[in-house]
Amino acid sequence: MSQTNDKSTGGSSDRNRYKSTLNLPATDFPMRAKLAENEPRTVERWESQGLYAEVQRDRESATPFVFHDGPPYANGGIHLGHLLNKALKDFVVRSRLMEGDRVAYVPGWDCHGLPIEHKVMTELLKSAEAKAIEALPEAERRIEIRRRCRESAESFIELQSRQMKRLLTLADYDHPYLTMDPAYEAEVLEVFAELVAQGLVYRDRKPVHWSIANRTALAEAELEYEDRDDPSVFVEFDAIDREAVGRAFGVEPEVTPTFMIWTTTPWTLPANRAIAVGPKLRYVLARLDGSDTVVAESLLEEVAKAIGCEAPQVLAACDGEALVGLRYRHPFTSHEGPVVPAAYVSLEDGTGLVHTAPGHGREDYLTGLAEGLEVYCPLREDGTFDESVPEWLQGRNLGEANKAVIASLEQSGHLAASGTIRHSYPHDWRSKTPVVFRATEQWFIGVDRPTSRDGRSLRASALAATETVRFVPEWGRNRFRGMVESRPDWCISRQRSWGLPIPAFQSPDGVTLLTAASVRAVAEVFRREGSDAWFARSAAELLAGYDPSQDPEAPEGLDVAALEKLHDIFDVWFESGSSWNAVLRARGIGYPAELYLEGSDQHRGWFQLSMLPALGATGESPFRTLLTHGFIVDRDGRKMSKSGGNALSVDDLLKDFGAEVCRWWVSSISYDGDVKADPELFKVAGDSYRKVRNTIRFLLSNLADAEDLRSGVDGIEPHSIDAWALAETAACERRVREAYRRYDFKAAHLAIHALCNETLSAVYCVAVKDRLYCDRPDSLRRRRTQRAMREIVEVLVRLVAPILPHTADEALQCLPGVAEDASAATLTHRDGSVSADDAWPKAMAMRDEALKALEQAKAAGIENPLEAGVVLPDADGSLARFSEELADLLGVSRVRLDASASSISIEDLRSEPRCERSWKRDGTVRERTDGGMLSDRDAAAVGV
RNA sequence: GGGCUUGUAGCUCAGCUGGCUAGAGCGCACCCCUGAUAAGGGUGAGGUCGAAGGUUCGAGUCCUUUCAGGCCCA
Repeated sequence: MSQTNDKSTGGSSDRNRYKSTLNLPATDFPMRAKLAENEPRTVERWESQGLYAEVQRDRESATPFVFHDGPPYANGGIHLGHLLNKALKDFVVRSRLMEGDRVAYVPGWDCHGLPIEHKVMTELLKSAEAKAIEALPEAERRIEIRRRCRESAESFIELQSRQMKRLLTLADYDHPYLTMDPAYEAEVLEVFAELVAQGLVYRDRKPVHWSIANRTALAEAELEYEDRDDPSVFVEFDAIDREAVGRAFGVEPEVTPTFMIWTTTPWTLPANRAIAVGPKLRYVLARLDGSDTVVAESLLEEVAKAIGCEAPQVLAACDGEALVGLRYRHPFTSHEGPVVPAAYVSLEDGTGLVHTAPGHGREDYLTGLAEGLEVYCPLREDGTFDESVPEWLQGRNLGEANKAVIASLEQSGHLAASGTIRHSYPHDWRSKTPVVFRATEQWFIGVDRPTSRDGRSLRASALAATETVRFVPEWGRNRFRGMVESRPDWCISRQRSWGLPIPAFQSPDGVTLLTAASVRAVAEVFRREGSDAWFARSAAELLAGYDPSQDPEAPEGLDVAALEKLHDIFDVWFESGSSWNAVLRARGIGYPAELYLEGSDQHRGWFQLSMLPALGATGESPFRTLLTHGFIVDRDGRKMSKSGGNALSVDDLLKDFGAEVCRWWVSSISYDGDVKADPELFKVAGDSYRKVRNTIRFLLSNLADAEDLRSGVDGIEPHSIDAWALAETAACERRVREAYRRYDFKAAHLAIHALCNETLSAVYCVAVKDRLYCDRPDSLRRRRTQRAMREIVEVLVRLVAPILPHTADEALQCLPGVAEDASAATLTHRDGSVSADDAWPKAMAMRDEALKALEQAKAAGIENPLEAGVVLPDADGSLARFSEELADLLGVSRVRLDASASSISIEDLRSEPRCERSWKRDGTVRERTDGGMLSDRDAAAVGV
């Protein structure tokens, strides 16, 4: 660097002699966003302005767009998945608001359930109060536990609420819906009452997923699959009738044959009630290791290998059908069971004969139902065996039972082989302990029972609805359908404290009271007092509003005074699955919702479990569109988890990048599949955000002296570069609005970025710099550009606002004539357009060519485009109309059109004088009265 | 193990019903500007379209298999 560049004798000060006469950019919109620092102030401003309420008031009479927010669980802080989900929701809400719709965004939380209760109990057990609480009477103890659970939920709701606001989401945080609120609980019971009225609710003894650690039934959604080692045993069951087996195979056995089964849960053998075979499968009677045994033909080799028999000898074969009805003797109980047919028996593994315990498996249960087998479950809720099993098993837990059973089988000679197998097995998501199937008395919603409304089952209605609902992405339809087709009846009861009680009563003689009217009576009590009333009040008090004589469904001779309360609570999914009623209908927002938007795990979760109650209670799907997004994975595509050590913290991201960059990132990704997240990717989003920001800044900075620009864009000539930029902006606007409408935020993001980066920053802004800086401030040409820029920034602010609401507000507030506390959320799109000349694409193509030619001219020493002139071929004369704009468009000193030229040529202007003010060599530069070398335009601008 | 799903330049993505030497932006390299300056502009180099078979005159685009992921389930 020269030491003398600031001396008045040096060339560089002459260079700046006219700088003070230029109209240089000026704006309060800073280049550096300082998002992490400034966003919280925006959040506070929105809050103190009551922005959400204001917008709602504004749109009171507008077309409603019914959006419904699914409730996250009130446990822990938010993670990247929440950020993704909430940002997408906010894009929807804000882009619909920009279209002029009325859009409510009522955030909600799922408050009840095992995870909270589990955590509260764990903490309690560590504290000194545990004993005191344990000593309380049952009802009081439950109320105390529930009080603590409520406090825990409240604290997390507060935390998450604060975090979600920090993401710049515009929602009704002053009036969220909480599944533990009395009014919400009452509305859940209203839904339940309607399902009862439709005849869909029943109580039955059925095997359900059972958590021994937490002593409760679990929903599918409360399971996690983990690898686990289990025993793998081959067991022989002795046939009772040697000859009957012989007849089935058409031979005369020398010894009594056995049936070979395989299981990984030896502890379920005491509950064995049958052996299932595939009626269409082929079975053989084979000599294996000294005994004659029945196994599936195609599995013989494998079984022989497993039990260490080198040369199995096939004696005869038959179809499974022929085996049905044969009987066997249980190896260590007095039970004798039948061979039964079952369609699900496969030849994938095992022996082709399936040990069937209706009390311990869903398929076993169904087989039992078809074959009239006993639903026998000797396992108590604590995971130990009851008195009905052989003495050596009584009181044992599962691990002990496995060992004891294997030892017993070995001793009695029924164990053909035993080993260990590693397989994936369901675990309780809270305690991380393996779950078992255990038959218990539970409440169910039957998916195949006919409704009293129209005789259709929930499954049939749901499948029909699946065809009419819109799925984004479309493949969600298949996935959803498959899940509806295969789902079992919904077990809605849980045996815990922290939840909404199922309002069922029982008389001393075992008759159950649960009718639509009785449920509604309790609902009114809950509405007034909350569901603690279930524990605080007597059955008679809870049913004070219930008159059995007015209830045709009431059991005969019911004595309300003698009733006792039952103690099950609802599956939390039933509560969140009733939100369409408790929120959308109860608050008058509208029903059904236009859109539900959650992670794709909710196809089986909230989506399905909202649809089923809604179809049961109203006959209508609660949503018209289902949008799902994928899950966050790390840079290598691996699942992101705290335990995996690859999780990114939302707080860190907000601190390092700000919410807007995070939102800009969300808008850039393909949300339908896995979403890769990595600090590097947020950096990329940050760069791209800065490009948009600086483009907006440049536009704003040239409007400083244009406060009274009110003429809009009327009359802007089609051949002006301004018309071109306006038309490009309008085209972008159409694309972006259309993309928002399709929830294709990525397309919106790309189009916005392309407009800022390519159309504006690289072409338009560069081209108009000269006139903005050097023209007389009030020249028509300069004012025209300012009018265009004002319009463009107005459009741009509206386009980015759904994704970048903070930046949009900042920009808006820096526009001349706009209030300091304005919010883009109150704006709507404007209509209007400017038409540009049809030949613009040709001019732009010519520009690309000219830039390449200029690059090549560097070899001849022309390094700065202002040292060059360009001759453009223009055979058809179509470029002539742009002659005023071409030099600025190419960034050169001047352009000449030549009808006879066939290619672009570059003129070296270095020997010509250069205007000291604009640095152009436009051919009019000469010495002026002030002694400066100026072009005509610049001389006029400075008045010499 | 089953259902659904993803895999195109270093990164994020376009590539409709199969048809010119596979496109864009970012990043990168080189250059310009220093009057958008912790900014701005230009040019350019990058790809066996996860892999292997197959159908076809022709496949990133259709079929089969396979590898590596993701969600849900057994």
